[in-house]
Amino acid sequence: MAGSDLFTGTLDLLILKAVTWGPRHGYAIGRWIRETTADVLVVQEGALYPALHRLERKGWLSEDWRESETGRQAKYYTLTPPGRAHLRAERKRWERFSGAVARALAAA
Amino acid sequence: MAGSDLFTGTLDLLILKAVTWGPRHGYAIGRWIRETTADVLVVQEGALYPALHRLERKGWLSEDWRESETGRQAKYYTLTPPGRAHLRAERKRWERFSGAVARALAAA
DNA sequence: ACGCGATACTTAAGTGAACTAGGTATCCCA
DNA sequence: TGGGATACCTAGTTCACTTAAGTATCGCGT
Repeated sequence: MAGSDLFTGTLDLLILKAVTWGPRHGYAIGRWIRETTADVLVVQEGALYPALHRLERKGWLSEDWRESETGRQAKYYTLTPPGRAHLRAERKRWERFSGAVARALAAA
Repeated sequence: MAGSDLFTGTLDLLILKAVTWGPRHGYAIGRWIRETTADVLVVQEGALYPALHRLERKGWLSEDWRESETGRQAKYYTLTPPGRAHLRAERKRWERFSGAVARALAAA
């Protein structure tokens, strides 16, 4: 992740979420994460692109080259059906986990 | 962490929190984490003990051998003043981070 | 009397995600 | 002309965590 970076394992979740409403290219995914979290989460390119390749290898994303909004070639990633199922599972995992941490921190 | 394990980097936070109200030995810290999170977070010993040594080396915990509740020798860890400051910072970091992830997941 | 599970701690070896830090290329704007 | 945004890539490193093994004591059930 980045800056004062954070908590390995959440990047996959964020990437899959970024792509739930339709294909996006890598650079736009990184921008989306930064923007929707108001700069709290800034993904380094050296983390982002390898993660995209990893998710593609696992069958959760599929790739194809298209023309971007700016008229350049860009590699678009689409969420596959297994990817969507995986997102649901990861999301549940995150909720269980963050809930547990919250309870621990709140403990008298 | 463990089981369906999770999210590297939160262990330090949980350990420091476990020790805010007074010294505890490693085994009890592990048990506290498991119990306060209702088995959601189960720390492997191979993660727990190295983490304790790490936190001690950084000056956030101090060690001393005492007799445990069961009458055995156990290494007790005490939160140092810098450790307390670090806990506050880590906690803030966690709250910023988990809040950001929550916003991203909630995004329309 | 014997073994098993809980208590209590240790560490070597391996995995893998993320960070660091470079690189390529195009486009627009000052 | 040069910098900043767009768009991608990867080799090398770091370091937390997992796996898996070990040591030792104690209480309990059978």
